[in-house]
Amino acid sequence: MEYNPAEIERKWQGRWADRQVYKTYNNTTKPKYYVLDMFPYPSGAGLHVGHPLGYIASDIVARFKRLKGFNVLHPMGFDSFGLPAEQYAIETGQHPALTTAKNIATFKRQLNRIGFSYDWDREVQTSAPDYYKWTQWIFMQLFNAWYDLGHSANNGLGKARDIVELVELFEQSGNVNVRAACHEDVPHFDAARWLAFSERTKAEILLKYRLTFLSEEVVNWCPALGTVLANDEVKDGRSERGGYPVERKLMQQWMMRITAYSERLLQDLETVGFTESLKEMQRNWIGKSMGAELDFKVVGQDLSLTVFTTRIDTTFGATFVSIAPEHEWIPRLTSPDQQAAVAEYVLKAKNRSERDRMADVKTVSGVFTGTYVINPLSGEKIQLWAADYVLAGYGTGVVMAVPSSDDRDFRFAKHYQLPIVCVIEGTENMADPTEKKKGKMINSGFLNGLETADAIQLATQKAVALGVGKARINYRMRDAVFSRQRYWGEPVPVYFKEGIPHLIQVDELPLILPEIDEFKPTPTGEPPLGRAVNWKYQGQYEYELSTMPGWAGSSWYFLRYMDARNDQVFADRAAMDYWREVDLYVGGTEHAVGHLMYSRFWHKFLYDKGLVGFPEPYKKLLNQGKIQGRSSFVYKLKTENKFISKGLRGQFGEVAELSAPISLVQLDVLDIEEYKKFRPEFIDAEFVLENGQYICGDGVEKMSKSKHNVVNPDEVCDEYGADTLRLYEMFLGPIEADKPWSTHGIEGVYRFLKKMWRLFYDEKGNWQVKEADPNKEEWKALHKALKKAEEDVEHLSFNTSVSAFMVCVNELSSLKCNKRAILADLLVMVSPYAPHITEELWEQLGHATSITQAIFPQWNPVHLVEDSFEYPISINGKVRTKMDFAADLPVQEIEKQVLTSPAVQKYMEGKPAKKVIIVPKRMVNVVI
RNA sequence: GCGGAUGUGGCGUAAUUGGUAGCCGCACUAGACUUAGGAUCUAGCGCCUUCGGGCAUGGGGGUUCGAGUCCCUCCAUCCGCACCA
Repeated sequence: MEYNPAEIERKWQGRWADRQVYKTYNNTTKPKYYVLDMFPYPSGAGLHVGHPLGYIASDIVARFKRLKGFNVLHPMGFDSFGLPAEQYAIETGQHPALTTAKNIATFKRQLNRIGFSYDWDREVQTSAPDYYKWTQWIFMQLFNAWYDLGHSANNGLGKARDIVELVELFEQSGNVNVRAACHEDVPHFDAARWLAFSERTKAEILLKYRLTFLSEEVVNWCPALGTVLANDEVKDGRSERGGYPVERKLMQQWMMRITAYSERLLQDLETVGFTESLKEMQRNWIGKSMGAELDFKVVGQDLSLTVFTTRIDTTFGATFVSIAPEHEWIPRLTSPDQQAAVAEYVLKAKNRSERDRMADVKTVSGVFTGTYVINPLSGEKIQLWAADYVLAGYGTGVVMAVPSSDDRDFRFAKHYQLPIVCVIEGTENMADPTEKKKGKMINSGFLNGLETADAIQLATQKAVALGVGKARINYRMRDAVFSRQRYWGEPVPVYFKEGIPHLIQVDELPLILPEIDEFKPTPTGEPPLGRAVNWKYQGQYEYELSTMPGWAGSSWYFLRYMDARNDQVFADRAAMDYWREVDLYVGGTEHAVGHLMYSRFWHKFLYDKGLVGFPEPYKKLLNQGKIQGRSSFVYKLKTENKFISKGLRGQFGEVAELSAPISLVQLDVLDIEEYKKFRPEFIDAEFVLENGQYICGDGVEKMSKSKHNVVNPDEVCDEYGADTLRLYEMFLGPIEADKPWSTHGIEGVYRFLKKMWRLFYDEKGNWQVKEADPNKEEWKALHKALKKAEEDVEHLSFNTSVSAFMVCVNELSSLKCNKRAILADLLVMVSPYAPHITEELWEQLGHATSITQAIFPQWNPVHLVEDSFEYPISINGKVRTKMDFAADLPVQEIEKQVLTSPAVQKYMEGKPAKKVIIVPKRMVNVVI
């Protein structure tokens, strides 16, 4: 009987399903372990071999933890709302729900084939009404909340509170004493005025405080997709999906006040197990900078411009002020004679797309407004310029320009010949004074002689004393746009009454996505939901027509798995208190500033509301690397219908590189006949061979259809079986590393499985397991591997644990060991990696019908202790000989034996030993 | 420009975290068993060598009895952010 993966895997996958082996219960006394994969978007292309990399790793951890006696939550689901299904619907008219259902079925079939131990009873789909009901519910909680920045709440970091409490505060004393995260333009009012406001005004004011709010914002508008996008969905001025140009546009949008949580999102990074580089990405995205605000009085007007700076110490070097061209005060700040020039410049800057503006950051442009402002510390009268290097959206949109210590200000001043005053000692004679940014202050009045840090402190104090400034912290992170003018997303549970948004009733959830005839915007430019017939709240009020973005559903799904079928609450509090944080979260870095940021934000909100009992959702994050495609190339002469083998290029003239489907290439050798079938136009082509074969070139590229290099896991399962695929993907290298897919090494792990099989069956297929007691050598081979494999899984070093299995099987093979006691433990050890073959052999061993049910709790092998060690003996750092010592020999005794050994004395040449260094279980070094 | 990481045989990688560098696998070489092998088994496999040994972890320097590992410096590659004041 040969190892036959196809038969074994079919058998066991069937049994696992029938017996519901992987069903997980919330009510056990076992300790819990929650291991989660980032759920996939079910694309039409199905899985390729890159997807399962992380899933295999998490499945190994899940199975391993079950062996160790944990109650393991290891679920899977689908992030099934999103753009591709909708784009496909626009092109083909097919309903996104249908394509999505079809794609999910394909994904599930492929996942099950690999043998993952998911509890499918807990599956979630973000596009299912019984799921998005709760996404809508969380939206409503956000709408009904405001953020109290308070002095004492949550250690001074503030927390979200119910909007009703805000109304109470307003009724008591207006908003003067309320410290809340809100729009800056809320006017002050006292209790009497609040009570006197109309209901409408009250609603408008409250909207400016809510954690999700409607607002006129400059947003990323993508005309090709017909929707707005969040900042993290825009890369280099183009949409991440599809790569279409993105414009800036002022639109009314639903926003999420993630900025209220900036400081907490930043600080709590210290408490989570993310990699340093990923934390750094999030820190950059939050972009905290500590600095100061400073007011520059406008000459001849009763008006001040506030700038934000991190270098208030250099204020004496501020020789002009720059203002963003989009700034709303520009008309007021322009002198009559500069009116025309400024207007022209502002218009030009506006029409320049975001992308153009980024493309030439080196080009300097700006225009003098004709207005002067007063430097508040030096009293100097300086020019005010409009310049597009100043961003309207960051800080105050106004910058004090210090050409002597800021690179951009320096370029600008050079270009327009504006004055430059050096304020740091040693920069006076430098061609580019901005290269030295810190040092003793000069030319700076009361700051002269101070070092940078002290100067910042004193300058800030002085500004406060003069009433012209204050210390200020700025964050780069913006509030997140929450509207998408698309169909295939969660409807926003809001209707409009006289232009004011109102929530629908909780018992009216879910607000079902209505059917529409076409998935395009309406002729009047409204979102697709505008097409829904008779879709009105209580038959008369307009619903919100935009839908939620893709990240809404994925921002809380990890909680739903804990109690996936609950129709009373989003998840039962007791279930969440049992499962708590995700112990291990596995996924790619592409979600570093999107999903991982938004879900932390929502989670913290739920925490503030007392709905969950822990402030961070993920304990440890493992970023698996990407598997790139390995493309194969053939080389065709440009002038002839002739293909040249890789090694012979250059002997025939210029060649063109064509990609060849990797299915037609085995170990770099091209199947010429199949290639001709694939490209019939080359049916008569001549192939110049080397050693009788056509050798292809290769290169590493992203896996994609157009490059003919996609490898489907089904193909690998067909040829080698799921266990080989699982082992091989783990064996490929460290899980975090990016690596090209290559089948070059897959034979190795396949051989390993066959070799393991042969420990149980002889060549003729006879069962050959013996009951005899294993000898010491056999135990040692096994326990070495057990120890290593166990440590490696704990450290998520899967490649080295696979190596340990291979060593073990090699050793047992050469010892001809087929003793039951050894083989049983070997199976247990390998089972998380190759569950099918191990269960099959385990069943044959006759101990149980299922490893998962029978033996987990008692797997706690006692590692065999080494009873003697071989020490290399080095003299002055050079290894000269080796000696054996009993394991429990005291170091003094080792030292004595070493020094009296003839072999050592030979090298010591009669000199006395200065010292003897004994590294236990390692080596002995004698220094003379 | 700023930030993060990485650099070891022909290739993918390993090294008990400062202790004999190269585990495991691929590829390759030789042999065995075979009608056959893209099956299996055995042996070899960093480089040089006068067979004593010598040299090797991107380059150079340092700390140490001892450095792939720690420190300094230069070089190269990958990733992230980028007019953020």
